[in-house]
Amino acid sequence: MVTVHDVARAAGVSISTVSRALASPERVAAETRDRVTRIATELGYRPNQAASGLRMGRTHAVGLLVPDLENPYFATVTKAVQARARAEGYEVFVADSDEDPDVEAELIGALAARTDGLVVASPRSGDAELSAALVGVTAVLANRELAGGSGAEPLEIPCVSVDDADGVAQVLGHLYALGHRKVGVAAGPSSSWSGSRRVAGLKAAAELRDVELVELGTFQPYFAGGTQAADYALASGVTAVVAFNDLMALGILDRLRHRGVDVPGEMSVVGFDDVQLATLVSPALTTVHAPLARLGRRAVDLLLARLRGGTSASSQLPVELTIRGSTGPVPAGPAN
Amino acid sequence: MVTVHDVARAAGVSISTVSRALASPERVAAETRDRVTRIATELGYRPNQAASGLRMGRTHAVGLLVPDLENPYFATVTKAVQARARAEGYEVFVADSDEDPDVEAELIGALAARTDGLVVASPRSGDAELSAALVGVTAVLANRELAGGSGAEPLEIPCVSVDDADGVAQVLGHLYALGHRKVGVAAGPSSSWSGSRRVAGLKAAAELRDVELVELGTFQPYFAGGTQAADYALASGVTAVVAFNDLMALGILDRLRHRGVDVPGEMSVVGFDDVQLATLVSPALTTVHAPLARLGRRAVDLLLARLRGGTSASSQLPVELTIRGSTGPVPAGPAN
DNA sequence: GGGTATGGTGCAAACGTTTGCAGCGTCGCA
DNA sequence: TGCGACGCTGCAAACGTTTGCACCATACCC
Repeated sequence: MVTVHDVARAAGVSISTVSRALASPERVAAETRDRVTRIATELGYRPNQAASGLRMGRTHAVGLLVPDLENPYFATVTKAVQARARAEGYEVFVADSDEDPDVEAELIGALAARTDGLVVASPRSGDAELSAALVGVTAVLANRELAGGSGAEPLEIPCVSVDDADGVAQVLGHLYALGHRKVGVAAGPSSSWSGSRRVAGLKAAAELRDVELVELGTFQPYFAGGTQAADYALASGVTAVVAFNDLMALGILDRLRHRGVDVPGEMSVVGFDDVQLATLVSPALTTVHAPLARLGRRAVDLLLARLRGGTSASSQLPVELTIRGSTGPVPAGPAN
Repeated sequence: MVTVHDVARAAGVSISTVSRALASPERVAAETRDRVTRIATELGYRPNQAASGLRMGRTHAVGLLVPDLENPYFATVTKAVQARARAEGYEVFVADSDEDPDVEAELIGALAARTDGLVVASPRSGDAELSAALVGVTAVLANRELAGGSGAEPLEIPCVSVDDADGVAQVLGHLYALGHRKVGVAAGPSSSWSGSRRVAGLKAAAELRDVELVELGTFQPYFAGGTQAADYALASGVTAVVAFNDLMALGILDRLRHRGVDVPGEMSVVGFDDVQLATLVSPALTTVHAPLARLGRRAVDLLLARLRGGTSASSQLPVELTIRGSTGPVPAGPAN
């Protein structure tokens, strides 16, 4: 490994000069600077990040914790976080908790020890555990609000999320306009903060419109959860079903097709998030478009603002209902 | 930030003892050890990884470079790499080159400076650039072979890949058995090493079987590339088309449906990789199952073996043709 | 020409950890 | 009782970098 000492010796200067020539070029004579930089590249000098991090107290690395990298939702968020962080001169540690709350706390600790700050996306832990794990780490949450800490420290953690309430309100309005008066909701796991918000929003919107909302149950937020939910929907006599997210909605579509139910002729299906996949199936999925890349970028921006000493407030991103082929007018006869 | 000094003071011992109590418990008296560990957790002590990394010369972090995190192929690989590395006590820096060879080289440098080693998945750079970027870094390649370095150093870089030749041979055998004698191939970008291997393998297999192979062209390895390729396929009079990967195959399926072509009635379509998505479309995609999670784990194993001073050889993982609904017997009449 | 800015460079300390070496006390054995 | 051994602990150096401070030379002003 080639260090500043090697470069300094080769260039006939002190290590201070080498360091300055590379870090703050205006502070060293042009001739010296050129010689040093030339020799540095010749020797293939790469500053030791550990040493730099130790001295400066900052690693220029951030951590990202997601529940599941294979979920296209988080894949998009991860990609955006990585890109933005990199543009700002930060590298990104990525960790996947596999949806396990215990692993989550452990990973937060591990990441916090080697980074300047964390983006924690859609944590599955309870409030207490999450607060405990986040003590002393600068973090930004995605899709999760966390009130002030329980102990002495205030624990002010900004949160970036999408406007779930508005999204589901748009969904219900759309279905209402199509004539649907009995709508099923396939909720995500109860541990999901967004999930609770969406269900609550749906209830409020349904009450406003005088639509009967049938809670089909809570299901895994994956394709498999959707296949399960579809049968509940058929049994309940609803004419439309709103899924917690797109993956579930796709599972519902698949199961309905297998059971010979026409979408949207006999049943309308709506998702949430608008992952790329939603456009690739047929019929294409009507869903709420959530700006996931923006979500990731915003999270990084908030985090870096904090790291740079600034303060940063939570923010909520607007959503937009995207109508595709999976929703249509309520069937003429009774649904079942 | 709480350091060993704080713990030492609180426990009434020296920092050496604190360090030893936590790192090598058998070297310190039981009573002292318990007191130290208790106080350490009480104070919320977290060893500074930068300092440790500096002293030990090891960061216990590895880097993973992929062309596109949103590609489900790499999402699966990333998840597996992350899980395996974590199980072995390593954290993972993830970087996304966005398919850009120049960015790739830059990212390799950035990651190498802060990690013990790299997994570089499906690099898009040319051999020369890649070799240059990898000088002095311990790395493992996925889906890419790289011969000995050009300069003085041998640059022995192990590679883990799937058995592309066997995969496409199985595909061609399958199509042959179904009666197909004129098969189109929608190749990936020419910069793709796997892509070249697959095309070469197809050619060899086609020659063996006396099947006419029509090269439809090279396309982007995404859904959009597939929609483009589908029209070429229809124009060429083939009865089956083999895509570079599943994403392209899905694009082909979609385009064929829009053009009213029945699959597999009028055209058979085969993919490669077997991403989860391949089972979610209808008809489900016949494809070559590549053990992506194993690929990721294997890559980490090879890398860690090197880091631990051992040596590690390239390895090739077996594949298996998975027949689903998108392939069928050749149509009775002429294809066009 | 003497004094003072000023730009360029070097010295040395510090970041927090690990670890070789040495010291100290205790115990066992003769 | 004396001596060696051993278990436990502390001291201090080292990892590679950054940076405040000091130093030197040159240039400039009066």
